[in-house]
Amino acid sequence: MEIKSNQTILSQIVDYMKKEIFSGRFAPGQKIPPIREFAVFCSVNPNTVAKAYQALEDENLIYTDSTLGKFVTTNKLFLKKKRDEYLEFEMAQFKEELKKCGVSEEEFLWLAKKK
Amino acid sequence: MEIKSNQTILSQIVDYMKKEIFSGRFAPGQKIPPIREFAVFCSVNPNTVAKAYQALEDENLIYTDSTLGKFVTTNKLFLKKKRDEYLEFEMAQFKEELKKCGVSEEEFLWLAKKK
DNA sequence: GTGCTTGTATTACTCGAATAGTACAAGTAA
DNA sequence: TTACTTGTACTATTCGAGTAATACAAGCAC
Repeated sequence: MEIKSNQTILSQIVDYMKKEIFSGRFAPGQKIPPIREFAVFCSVNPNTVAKAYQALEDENLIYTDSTLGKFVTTNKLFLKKKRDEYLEFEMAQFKEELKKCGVSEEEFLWLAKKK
Repeated sequence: MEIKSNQTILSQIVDYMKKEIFSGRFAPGQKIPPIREFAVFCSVNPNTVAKAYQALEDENLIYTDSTLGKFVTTNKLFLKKKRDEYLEFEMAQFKEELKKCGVSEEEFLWLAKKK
């Protein structure tokens, strides 16, 4: 997990975790790494990880089973909905950004297909 | 121009200017806003704008004609090349990010087409 | 029970991005 | 010449993200 300096560490961790969850690498019901452990993993302060986990919990992507730890929500339908929303939002936003470069719908699709 | 809090102001200004240039809203040879003026426009410190302009100059996207100000490079071919590189890089990076969500090439294209 | 793991909370501190303020150099334009 | 606009440079300061360190509560496992 690489940390970029032009984005806050917090937002990068949140984003990383979402990808882990949406991809299924962290499956529904699965325990996610304890705060302290994950902090070591990405060489970051536990407080920052705690904040990121809190943000994920606020979105109901994870829940706390104290004192066992934190787990990915078991509601697969909900997860699928969240994933769809996330992907749609990211795509719309990205498309919007490229359009600011003068990219048309056609050029966008051409770029998307290009290997 | 909206400033987001999860990215540095500097990187956002650089990105904004690139889009203005690549889209042609700031045409080749055209004078770009003076540092102080642009700082007011986006409610930011002149020093930050100066750094952003410097970054753009380091990439040869703009040049300084002291003491008239700063101008978009007149080399249209170079600009086109830079634009292509930028778009290709952004697209590749974005695709890579979505793949981390478990998005396949097919799903990616489906999302890209979706209105 | 005892010890360990977990989350949660709090305080103080660091560090770097961003700001504030100012000054200077150089060329334009009147 | 004179006033103005531009970029450039520098120092000091603020502000907030991130860190460091520690403590506590609660439940699990032995």
